Amino acid sequence: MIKITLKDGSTKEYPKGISVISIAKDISEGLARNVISASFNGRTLENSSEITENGKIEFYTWDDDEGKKAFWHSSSHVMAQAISELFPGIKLTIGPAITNGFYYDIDLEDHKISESDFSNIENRILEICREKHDFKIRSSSKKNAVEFYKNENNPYKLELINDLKDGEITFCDHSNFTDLCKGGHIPNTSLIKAVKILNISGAFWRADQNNKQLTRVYGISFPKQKLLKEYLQNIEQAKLRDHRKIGKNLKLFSFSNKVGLGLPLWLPKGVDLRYRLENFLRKAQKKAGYQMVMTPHIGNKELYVTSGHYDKYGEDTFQPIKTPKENEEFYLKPMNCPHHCEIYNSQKFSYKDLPVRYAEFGTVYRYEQSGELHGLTRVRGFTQDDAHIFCTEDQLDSEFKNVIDLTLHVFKTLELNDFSVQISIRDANNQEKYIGDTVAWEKSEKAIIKAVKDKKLKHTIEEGEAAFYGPKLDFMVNDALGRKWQLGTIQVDYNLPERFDLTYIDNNNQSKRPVMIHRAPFGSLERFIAILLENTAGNLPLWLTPSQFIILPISEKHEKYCKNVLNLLENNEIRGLIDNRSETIGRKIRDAEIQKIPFMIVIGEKESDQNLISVRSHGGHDYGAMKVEDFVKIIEEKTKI
RNA sequence: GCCGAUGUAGCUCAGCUGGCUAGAGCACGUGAUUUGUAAUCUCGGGGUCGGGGGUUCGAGUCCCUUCAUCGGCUCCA
Repeated sequence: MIKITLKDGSTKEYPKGISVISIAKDISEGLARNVISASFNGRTLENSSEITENGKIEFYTWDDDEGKKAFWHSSSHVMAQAISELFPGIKLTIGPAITNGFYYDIDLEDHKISESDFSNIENRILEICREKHDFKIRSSSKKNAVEFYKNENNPYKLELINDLKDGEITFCDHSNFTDLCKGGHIPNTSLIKAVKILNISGAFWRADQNNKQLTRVYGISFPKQKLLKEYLQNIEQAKLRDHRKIGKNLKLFSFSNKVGLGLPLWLPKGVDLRYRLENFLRKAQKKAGYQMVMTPHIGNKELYVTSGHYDKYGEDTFQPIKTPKENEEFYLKPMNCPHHCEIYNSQKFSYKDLPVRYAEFGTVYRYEQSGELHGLTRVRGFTQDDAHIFCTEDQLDSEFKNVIDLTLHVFKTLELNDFSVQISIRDANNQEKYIGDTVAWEKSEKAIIKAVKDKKLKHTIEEGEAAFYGPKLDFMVNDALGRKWQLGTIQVDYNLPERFDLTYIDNNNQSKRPVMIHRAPFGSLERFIAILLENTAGNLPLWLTPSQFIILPISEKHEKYCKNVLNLLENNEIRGLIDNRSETIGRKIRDAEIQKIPFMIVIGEKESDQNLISVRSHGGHDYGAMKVEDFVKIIEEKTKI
């Protein structure tokens, strides 16, 4: 007999060799009906897997992430089979489950797949699914595995096998299809009731641009047709929140090919929004002891040689700007830190002056490949809410935590509650990517991890994602379609102070190096506004929105009274406008709704006679008639930040 | 940059297998209307169909090329 511990901590005894599904059946019929995979002592298992030792079991259904993973991973096998049948001679590589669905990377050789093939692939997949083939996992010796893929003439699988140890290699069979696979499947293909091929794209073998480009086919599948329909509808809904669409409709920003790719043009309403965000942060930063600085958009080549940017990005950036006679070389600034280091160097600091905190809304320019550009979220020219803190090593911990607090304050005020925190450290195997010595890196990484742990922030650690000069702490937020974007960022840097020979005099009259913190709570105004628009569907917080109200006169007769109301509100620093067109009130309301203006003030005979205003909010809530003072109170209450 | 899709008026889109002077709604301009909680009516201007080249008696439609846009190129059997 073996002892099995369940999720709730209780234990049960079963005969050695009992299958996962039998245990599920023993617990309840309902569980047995819904379980699609399981894990045992952290290892992924299938329903048919037999258990031979004591341990902890966890069952997964479609409602668990792990269950979905097994479902989608299994689906990718079926898709691979369908595509192999329709396009003979192709070579399969990898096909994992992803956050939403699955993909398979395929070397298509001479074949080409395009959208017109999607329905054929889908139909074949569904056919296979209906045939109810069991997924069967079996071990294989390394020798046999190698032989199998030598016969198949598949160098990709051979490369994968090469990285695996003999004894841990398994295959998965279903129908007449075999794939190298570590397991985690649903019992059989018939559970898959709905499938959709979503798109195809190029993807490099092992994510390396120097390798051959494969064709990646993305798909998603569901145990019910209805779920697929809902999924597709959700995507359609999410597309309505696309910041590019909202930005255009609300006249916030635009792009022009004549100006250049990835170079946003800010329209008056967008600038209004930006200034409000900037001023909000200016105020918070002033309170936190920052001083504003300003630096030019270009810098001498020497500046970037010193900082290391030239070595790292010199070749792969905008080409230098040269003076006609002296032949001096300037670069558009990719970051503000070198300039800020030189501001620090413009005077001598005592330990009593530290920390010094320089902030700037600094516009920077970076070359991004044309295919990487994306609305306001990835551009070639953008403004960082940048600041650099120069402090002593003793001050590092508390300074870092203060920056975390400031960033959290920004996110909270803007109602971005759904974010994740990511610590990005070096890739220890690829040291050439970074500048500075190991000791400095280790110190920086430790400082960040300690601060995050002390602050009890739930976080992930990503190896190899650090900046070239130091590790960082990033605040990530999803866009409407669930793509992750880095917004706020905090970085610890021992390297630039060294390179720029930054010093301060300590209390023993000794020259010492300060530590530097780079930080930007928004990250960039562009990306932040983009994500804010997608998260709010364009319904910005009242304190931020360009127009807080619009006055809608019933007829021209009330023009004078409307102007009085406008003046009164403006005197209370509430901003808005009057819709003076000779349109019906229904029309004016509709247009105000489309412009997402938070409050509509309807004024007709009734209101002007009684010295009142009728208030309606965006979305149709009727506040009824009230005095202007009462409306002012409502707005003041709602704009407290 | 690479893979796939798309590109018709400021916006959203129609235009079948190539065949009259390229259409609609919204937006814009004009005139009328002065309106009570999500679209008042009238008339009008606006497009060398992304650019270039080709096939054809004839191209928005077919082919080539180029530019731009969208999705992806991070998720490791």
